[in-house]
Amino acid sequence: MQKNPGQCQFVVAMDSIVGKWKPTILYHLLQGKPLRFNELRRLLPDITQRMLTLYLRELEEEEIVKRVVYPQIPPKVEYSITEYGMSLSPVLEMLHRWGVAHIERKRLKEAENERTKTD
Amino acid sequence: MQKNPGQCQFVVAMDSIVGKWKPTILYHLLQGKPLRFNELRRLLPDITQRMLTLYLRELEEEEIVKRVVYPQIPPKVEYSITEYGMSLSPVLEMLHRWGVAHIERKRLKEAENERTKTD
DNA sequence: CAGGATCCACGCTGATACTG
DNA sequence: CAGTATCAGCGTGGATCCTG
Repeated sequence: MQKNPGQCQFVVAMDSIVGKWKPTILYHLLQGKPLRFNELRRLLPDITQRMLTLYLRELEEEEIVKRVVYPQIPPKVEYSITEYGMSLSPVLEMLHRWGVAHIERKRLKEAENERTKTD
Repeated sequence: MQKNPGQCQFVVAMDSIVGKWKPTILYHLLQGKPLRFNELRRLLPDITQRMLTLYLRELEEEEIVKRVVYPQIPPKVEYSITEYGMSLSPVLEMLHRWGVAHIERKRLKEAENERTKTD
């Protein structure tokens, strides 16, 4: 993206995580159980078929997600996290923890503001 | 963003990191030294004044970055990372490390493909 | 020097309809 | 069931000009 001489490569990692629905998709797949296309749709009620497909393809291309097609009628396709994809788990968990702390901090600040305002 | 029952809060953390230039801005500020507006511009040659301002305001609002105005002519404004902002450092570093590994992995894969292709 | 204001382009995402 | 194709909207970021 930018030409930083070898430094800040968070951008690369973030490309694998960022996208309106990517984190949620990864979250569910990281539970370990392979999920069918429509199972994922049910878990992400607001995603469109199109976007789910696009994201899964992206993740598949990066070998973060594995796609297995069962040649049968009706078709069955299962998505699962790859071993390599598992390496994202601690990263996402860290982001998660920071996010939770950040929310809590904001909450405290706002409560504080309420208190001093009524003085 | 999405209504996940208390789980996956990476999204929150990512809002503090994501944005075309945010990682780079944070990277430079995390070096520790306060930087003036135009110093940052020089460090991010391709960013527009507008976007630098917008991102800095966002980061300031989240208390990740501190903005100090020296009332003088010509004006001088210094931006620095807050102590709270420092808590992002390990998170970004982890993303960076994953990114580097991811690039290396891709490189190896491509080299492998070249090799088997010419067989 | 450090911005603010305005206008504009493009890419991501969504909605909808169709298919092997 | 698991997609693909096409069209449309909107938000993020860019370009440019102006100012205390």
